[in-house]
Amino acid sequence: MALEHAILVSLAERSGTGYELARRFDASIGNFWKASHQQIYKVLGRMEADALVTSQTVTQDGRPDKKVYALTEAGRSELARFTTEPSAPEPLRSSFAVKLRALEHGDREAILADVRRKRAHHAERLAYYETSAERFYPDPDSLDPADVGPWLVLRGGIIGEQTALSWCDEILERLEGRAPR
Amino acid sequence: MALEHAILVSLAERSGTGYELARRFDASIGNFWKASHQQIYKVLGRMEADALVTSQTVTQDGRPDKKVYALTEAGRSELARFTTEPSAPEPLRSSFAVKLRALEHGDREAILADVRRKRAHHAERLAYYETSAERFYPDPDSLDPADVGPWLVLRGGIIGEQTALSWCDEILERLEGRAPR
DNA sequence: GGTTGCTGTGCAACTGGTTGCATATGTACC
DNA sequence: GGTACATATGCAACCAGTTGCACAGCAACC
Repeated sequence: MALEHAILVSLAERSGTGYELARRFDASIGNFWKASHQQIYKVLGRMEADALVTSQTVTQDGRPDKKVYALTEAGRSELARFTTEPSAPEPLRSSFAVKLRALEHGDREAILADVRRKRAHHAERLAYYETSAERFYPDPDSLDPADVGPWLVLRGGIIGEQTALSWCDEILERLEGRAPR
Repeated sequence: MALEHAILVSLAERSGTGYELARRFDASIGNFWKASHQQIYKVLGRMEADALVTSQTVTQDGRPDKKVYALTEAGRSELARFTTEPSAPEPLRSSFAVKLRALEHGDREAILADVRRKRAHHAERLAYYETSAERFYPDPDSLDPADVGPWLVLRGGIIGEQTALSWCDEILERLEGRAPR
């Protein structure tokens, strides 16, 4: 039932089709909640049956028809209700940490390569987040109230990626016996 | 198939029963991989069928019989093989971030309460990790080689919790318009 | 005498999410 | 002419993990 809430938030910000939602889940929303298009269509179907959203079919020429989804009143109040419930502590699952812990039982070089790969990945994410921050929120001290939530989430992404990067550096320093970069 | 590898790591460090594994997953291993005892028993059964582990039944008096699991050679080499495969980027899922993003569509006070709850949670985890670090690895500059992996994982936990804490503080500062604490 | 909690193993039903496949049309590139 | 990619929606089979329940004995506390 968790993707449901992510979709509610996304549709509260702007109505859209399943396809558009899938793209948002590859970008902004996807920074903290991943979902495949199959899963999105499935959940949208259920949400429509539950009257949380309504759809309107739009015929297009040159392109397939599309169904634009929008929140209903019930959807809006479900979203509001969701914000009042205490969030369960996220069960963290890191197969990278499992692998790192297995350092003495596995292939040290392969693990090091994985750390470097992970480092590059986080550096890329960080750059992406920082670019987004500059582009969409150039002046964080005077944000539009509607942007405060999204901005704080982006901030979380930025400091999270910085930390992941530092962790990788710490690991490399320890295992390669030198300061990285 | 992911819990499987976490169990392999845990059994590589020390043989044990399903019950013991469940407790380890509440503590050390559980810092980065959560699992219920039901799930552990289920996977252990499959792993035994796949010959990755063997079990030996030990009768006890005053207590129920137990089955002590140990890695087989196949289990050891599967663990080694696992370390050579590149880890998939962890699909991050944060319902807290979803909620925060919904700030303008939900109950601001309830969300703030949630941030404070989350802050307290991370403060507790951080204290726990720091205590563990001091107790088990008082001298990180001269670690037993077998401890390097676990220590680096613990370091990741520590800086991750510090970051989560800072994020909560940043949110509170922004939303309450004052310095937290 | 009754409740709670620890040790210990496990099944059954369910849910959320993944993987693979299917279909249809237009545009851009080689 | 063929390949690849974007738009657009969806089904079916599968898998991992959750929730709820069951059984069984001992120890500690009130």
